[in-house]
Formats: sequence, C-alpha cells, structure tokens
Amino acid sequence: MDMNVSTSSAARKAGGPVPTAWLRIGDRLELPAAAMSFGRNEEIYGESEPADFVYQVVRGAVRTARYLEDGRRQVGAFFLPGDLFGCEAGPSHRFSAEAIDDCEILVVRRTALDKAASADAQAARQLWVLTSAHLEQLQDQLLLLGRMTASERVSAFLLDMAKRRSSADAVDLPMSRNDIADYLGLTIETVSRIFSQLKRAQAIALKGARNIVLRDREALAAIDA
Amino acid sequence: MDMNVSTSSAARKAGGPVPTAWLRIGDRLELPAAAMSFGRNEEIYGESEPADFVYQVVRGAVRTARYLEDGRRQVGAFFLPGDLFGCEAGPSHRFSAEAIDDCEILVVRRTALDKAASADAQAARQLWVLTSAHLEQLQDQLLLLGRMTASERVSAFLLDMAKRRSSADAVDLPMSRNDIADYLGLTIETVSRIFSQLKRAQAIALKGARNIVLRDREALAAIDA
DNA sequence: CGTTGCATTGAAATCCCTCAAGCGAGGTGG
DNA sequence: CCACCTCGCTTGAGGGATTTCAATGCAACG
Repeated sequence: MDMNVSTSSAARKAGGPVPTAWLRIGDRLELPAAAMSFGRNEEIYGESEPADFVYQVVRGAVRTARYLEDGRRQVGAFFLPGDLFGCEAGPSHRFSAEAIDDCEILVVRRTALDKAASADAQAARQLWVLTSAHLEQLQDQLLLLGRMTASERVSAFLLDMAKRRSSADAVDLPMSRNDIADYLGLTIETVSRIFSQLKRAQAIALKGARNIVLRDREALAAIDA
Repeated sequence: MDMNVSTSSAARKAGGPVPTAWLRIGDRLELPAAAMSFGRNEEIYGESEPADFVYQVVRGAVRTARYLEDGRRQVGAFFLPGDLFGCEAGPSHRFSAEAIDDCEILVVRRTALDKAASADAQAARQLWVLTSAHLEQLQDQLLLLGRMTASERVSAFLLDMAKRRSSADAVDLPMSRNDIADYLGLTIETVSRIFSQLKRAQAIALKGARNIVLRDREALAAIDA
C-alpha cells in the first residue's frame, strides 16, 4: 500500500526546462515541449495540484493513482511511450501521476494547448477525441472492476498490455504486482496466484516475474469473458 | 439479470419527430431538439448502434449499461433531468441506454452538434468540458468499484443521489435495487441488506423501498471512507 | 554473502454471493 | 370489494471467491 512515492513534482521542477522536442496530439496538433526525466516512483504531479501542464511519455511508463485516507489505492491507468496524460478540462488533477520506472516525459504548458485549441476548431476537436478515448478505456475498466472475476481481470489485463506494448507474444511488464493489483481491484497475492494458475494451464510462460510470454491467446481470450 | 428491455430504439422511432424544444449544453450551446417519450425499460439506443444522436433528459431517468454474454450487466451511469447522454466522439455507442421509468427525452442530430462545434471554438470547448465531466464521474466510480466495501459503495451512492436529486434529505430513487446493484458492482441482496443495516443504524429511513430519507448524513459520509 | 525488495505460496478468515423462502404493495379479474 | 397474482424487495442459511496473515523463495545489489 505505501508506495513510498517521492514528492518532487513536475511543477516544482519546471523552473527552466528547455524546449527540446515536439509533443504530438493526433496528426493536427504539434506543440514545442520540454523534456524531463523522472526516477522510479517519483511523483510527476499530485492528486489535487493545479493542472497547468500536459504530459506525454517518451520512454518508460507512468501510472495514475488515487488514494483513500487508510492507504487503499486505485490505479487509474498505465501510460506507455506515445501516450498523453494529465490533460484535464478542470482546473486541477484528480489523480496523481507517478513514474513506474525511470522515464522521460515531454511537458507543455496547458495555456499553450488552450491557445491552440481556441485558434483551431480541428485542434479543439482533437482534444475532445483524446479525452473521449480515455473515457472509453475507463468504461471498459468499469465493467472489469464491477463484474469480472479475478481470472477474467488478469487475462484481460495481459491481452491489453500485449496489444499496447509489442503485439508480439512476449510482454515486458514495467509495473509491479502491486500496481497491477491496484489497477485490477485485487490484492497482490491474488494476482500472483492467477499468474501461477495461467502458467500451470500453459496459457502463459514466465521468464522472470515481469517478462510474460503469451502461449495461448485463445485460452486467455476465453477466460476474459 | 434479464431486464426484459424492449427493443425499440430512438433511431428507429425517429422517423419524423418535430422540433419542440431547445437542448442546452453549458450556457453557450443551444440547439433545436425533438422531444420523444420512452416507457419503462424501453431501449433508447443499443450497445453498438451508430451514435447519430445526442440526448438530454427532460423528465424521468435513464441508465446506460453494458452486458456480458452470460447476462452479467454493468450499469455505467444514471441520468436525471437536465443531464446529457449519448454524446460520443467515436462513431458508435459503447453502452446501451434504457429508460428507467417513463421519461421524456430531447434529441438532436449529432451532425448539428458537430456543425456548431466546428463553427465555434467555445462550443467545441463546451463539448470537451462535458465529456471531461463524465470522465471525472467515471474516475470516482473506478475507485468505488475497485477499492470500496459494499457499505461504502451504498453510502456513497445515496449521498450522490441526494446531491443530484433534491439536495433535501428525502430522496426518491427512480431505479430498482437491481439497477443499483449493477451500478455498484454488487448483488441485489447485498444492496438490500446494506439498506436495512443503515436503517437499523438510524442513518436512513425508508418510506417505501424507493423513498429514502437521509437521517444522518455524517454517519453516511463516515462510512463512505 | 548478507540485505533488501518483490514475488510466490499456504492456511485461515471474511465479505459478499448464491440459493431459497417469505413478504408486501399494486394491479387485475372475478 | 376482495381474492389472487405478480413483481420487486427483504431476510436467512450456507458456500465460495478473494482477502488477510504469515512464511518462504528469489534475484539484484552493496
């Protein structure tokens, strides 16, 4: 539960970052961005910090999370290279964002995005499409958390990660069992047990805890309801 | 599980609806809309129908839902008078929408909305803000489904409904225990038991199964984690 | 080679679900 | 007007999936 997340945030670090790359949204929007690096478990932004920046993963992986007072945590999403995050319509973030491993992130001021969006209706639409895509992913997650069994959740997760990460059968999971558990609404032990179960059933193979090989996608898909 | 949802849909009914009212989004967007009526459990649109219309509740209540092959159901949201629904960025709906009770709905063509949005950047932004608000609600639901106990879910639900419906202490729930259960990721029996529990604890009173009086909001809020 | 952090495994407990019966309000027909 | 039916809700008993608690394994690293 206590992930020991370090407390430096982008906002505090962003004293004078130098524009070094272009952040691309869809194929219409392109903005000059600052590159920043974050270490494992470092906080990129906090749960109710003002949403003054928008981010894109270049290298590494990011999770968003929300905490209850007693330490329970819900991971909202995982972001992989190319993914955008932290783009909110409201004034402040509703989840915190943390680096899962060492990663490189592009950052643009939200005002820059707003300016682009109010100048160009197509750009504004792009922003809407982006938010809508996030919404659709959350809707899938809703069904998963509300109505699926532990095996179904883990199978769905593996298939999704495989699709997003490599499309090959070998998947490198950047996140810990703890992150997976808090994403799927399970405990770390249950996730581990299901992994072992899938291994025994020859549906997957494990080369190290975080290196999964999908041996039988059909079996996984069948479990995935 | 089997809600016996009737299969007529807005698209099929929308042969020649007459514009009778204005559908308002935020305070900038106002579009001429057709009024339609739906009976209890009538389908407004189906799970993968083209998203050619956008809807607003005038009277009554609407739920969105998604089904698994074996009948498991996840209710995505409840929509009350004033609420907009069915507004997607993608080409088709991802949940079905069904009338909870007899209700009156305003309908506008999506192309009309698109036109307004591409003409006016402020209107486009309004659309984004709307989608973003839905997203935020789903994020709350995520934490609820992933990490909260049955009591916490029910308490949170009651407080939310009270806030949305009357802001007074008496709440008329338009939806059945079944709808509530499928919204909260629980069974109907568990929901009923928690209601009884809250009644025994003097946190609520029941004047009929769907007429709740919040006797002790603090107690509910305390349970709500 | 011990330490540290993450992952796995086992046993017991728990929360919620399943199955089953009973209850009550509303509607319908006799 | 009352009996009866139906549908939704409540309540109880038992069971099961997942959690909790606890111990062990294992790989990376100093």
